[in-house]
Amino acid sequence: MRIGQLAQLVGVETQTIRFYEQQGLLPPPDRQDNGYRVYTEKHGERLAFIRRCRILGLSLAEIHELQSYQDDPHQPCTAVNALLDDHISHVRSQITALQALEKQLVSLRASCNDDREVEACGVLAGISEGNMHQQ
Amino acid sequence: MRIGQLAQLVGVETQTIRFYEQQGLLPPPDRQDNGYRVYTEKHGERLAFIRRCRILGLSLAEIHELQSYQDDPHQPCTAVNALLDDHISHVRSQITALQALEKQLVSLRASCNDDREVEACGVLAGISEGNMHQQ
DNA sequence: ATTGACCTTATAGTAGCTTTATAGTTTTAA
DNA sequence: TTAAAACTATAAAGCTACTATAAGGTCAAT
Repeated sequence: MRIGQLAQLVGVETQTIRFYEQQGLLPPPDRQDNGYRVYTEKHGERLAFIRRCRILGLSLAEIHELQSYQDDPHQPCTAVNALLDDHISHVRSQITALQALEKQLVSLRASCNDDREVEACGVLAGISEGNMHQQ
Repeated sequence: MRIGQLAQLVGVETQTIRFYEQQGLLPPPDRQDNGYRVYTEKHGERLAFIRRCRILGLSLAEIHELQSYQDDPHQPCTAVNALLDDHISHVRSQITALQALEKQLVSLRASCNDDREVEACGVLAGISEGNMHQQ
């Protein structure tokens, strides 16, 4: 299987595959005589794993960590669960922060309507005056 | 006022101030004979404005846009409000996406406990099997 | 023989800084 | 007075996770 086929199979761009290889997330495949990369099913599975992790919002470093656990399958999976727990609490704090931000933005927006000049704009005044909650 | 004092006043690093200047967000200040930048209160206000916008999650490009409106204060402020509306809906869709992600992560986490080996880890199996909701 | 589709590497661009390197200036303490 | 500490300057690289571009080699079909 060449790089283009693998890319289409998993739904990524060829450059992304080369990038993962360069980052050490995907093992370097064998090469044909002409230098073309040749992939096996194992590569396909590994690439799909990476992509699913990315969809879950894991960083490449975290994926790397997960792979290192997979390479040593007889240790307890405590660290895997801890990694996920950390990620969940990270996502939750992002949500909390964004909700607070939304509230702030909505109240800022409410301080103006469209019938004013920039000079009298409630939104710009609101930002400029700096009566904002910290963080 | 020199760059270090301004930085301390507003709570940013000196490099950030130079960076904003380079990006055209902060007007180039006068220089002393030795080349040191000399800032006025206007610079302080402008920098504080930038920082508040950043806290609100606006991009440097959006801040630039807001500044261009401020520089022409007699047009209607429709565009300012539109920019904020766009930003609010952007934040809202981020929240929605993160909430869906959280749900997915929590259900994945529920498929394992800490008393297994990596080989039998429900979390890793869940990711590998790929029974994930798209997007 | 040449077009088109595929592959290769290397390099730069994205956002918003932060870090590092190297060097000149000013202030302060010995 | 001098030497160290603290400040300033510029330029360039690093961060994340790719994406895009450039310049070129390979292969099948026309």
